[in-house]
Amino acid sequence: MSAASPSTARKPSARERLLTAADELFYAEGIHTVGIDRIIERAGVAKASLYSTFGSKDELVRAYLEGRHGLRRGRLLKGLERFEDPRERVLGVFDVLDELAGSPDFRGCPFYNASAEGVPGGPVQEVSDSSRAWTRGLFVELAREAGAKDPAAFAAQMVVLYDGASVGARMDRPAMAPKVARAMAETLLDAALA
Amino acid sequence: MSAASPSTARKPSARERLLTAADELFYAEGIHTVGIDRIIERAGVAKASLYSTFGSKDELVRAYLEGRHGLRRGRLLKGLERFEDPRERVLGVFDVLDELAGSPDFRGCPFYNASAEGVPGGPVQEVSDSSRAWTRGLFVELAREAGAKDPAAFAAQMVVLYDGASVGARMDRPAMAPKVARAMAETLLDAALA
DNA sequence: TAGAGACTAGACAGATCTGTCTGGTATCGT
DNA sequence: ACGATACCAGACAGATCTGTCTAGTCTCTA
Repeated sequence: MSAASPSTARKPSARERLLTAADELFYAEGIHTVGIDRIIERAGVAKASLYSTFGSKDELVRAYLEGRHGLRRGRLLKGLERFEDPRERVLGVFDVLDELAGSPDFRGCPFYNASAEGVPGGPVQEVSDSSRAWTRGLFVELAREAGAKDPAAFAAQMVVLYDGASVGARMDRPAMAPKVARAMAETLLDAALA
Repeated sequence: MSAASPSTARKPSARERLLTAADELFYAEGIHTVGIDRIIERAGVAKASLYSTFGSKDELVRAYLEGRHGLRRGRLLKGLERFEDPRERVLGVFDVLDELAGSPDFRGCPFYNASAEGVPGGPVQEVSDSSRAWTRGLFVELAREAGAKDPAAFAAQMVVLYDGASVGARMDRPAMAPKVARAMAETLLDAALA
């Protein structure tokens, strides 16, 4: 609440600039292919600042993924606000994904992508697991509100659809998969209420 | 099993040994993380042989992916032979995936994994695209035989399920996603016939 | 038996990557 | 004014990676 620097545009901190640069490059090109030097160059930050802030590339990767998790959570919750009807809120998840996948920068799920690059274990799997658990939990809640007979089972179905739509949107352009998934979700929701 | 067949006990060629070593290592750990030296060591092959046979790591990667494509095609066609009923043959795709995903070595779709590691374009995308096209075509054919009203549309749904099941099986162990996908396919198949 | 082709072992070059370290500059609270 | 903090610029070390090259071994065949 304090501060309120209206006219003077504060320059983002080195940490913030590093995170946005890492986010753009890691997501667009992958983690292994993007070196530290590319990141600090884009961020306009000294290498020493990166290492005094994050300690290692691995920790920068963790921060990148945690940022992506927060982004996704925020985008979904905000995107679902516009829907009132519980049924529409379930399907709305695929609407949000569809909007996102329409962007030419869309490259699929950052957690799966990161996971595909390395051996299991480590920070990547931690953040990835927690992000998946959150998504599943969201679907369970939406399923309950929509009156599904077995919310957990229905949520498991929606997770499969969500993953499949995300993969399809990355691999086949233009991305039709999210719309297909939405239609499937509609059919399955009918079946889950009966 | 006796030593009585020396003529058939031929040692695999350098190319074959390289391909099996590359297949195991690339699939298990990813392409960037596995260096040439690891591959030639496991294959028991000289580095010069690798480069005289394949020319570059990129071409070895292409050969690895083409091998995976052939493997998958063969596994699916063979796995579907046991089913007679057209409906069972559609669902059988998910049975085959379920069996595969039960193995502890399962690490998801090799094409998506490879694609997640690099920038678009290049051999990876080529093989990946053709493999996805083949899968889609298989589903179209199965859908037609099963009597779907719109085989292409139904196949698009099945591809979403297949991708989603594959991702889920890689990210959440033990892998429940293929069974979930099979159940969803059953419901959707009913809807696609009506 | 001689030679061609397939293969092995490993040194080497050149690039690139992560991470460290030195040293200098700007800003801010007190 | 002054010290603390945050930051910048870039050299450097050490590891690792792809790809090349030399030189020698084995096997089959004409």
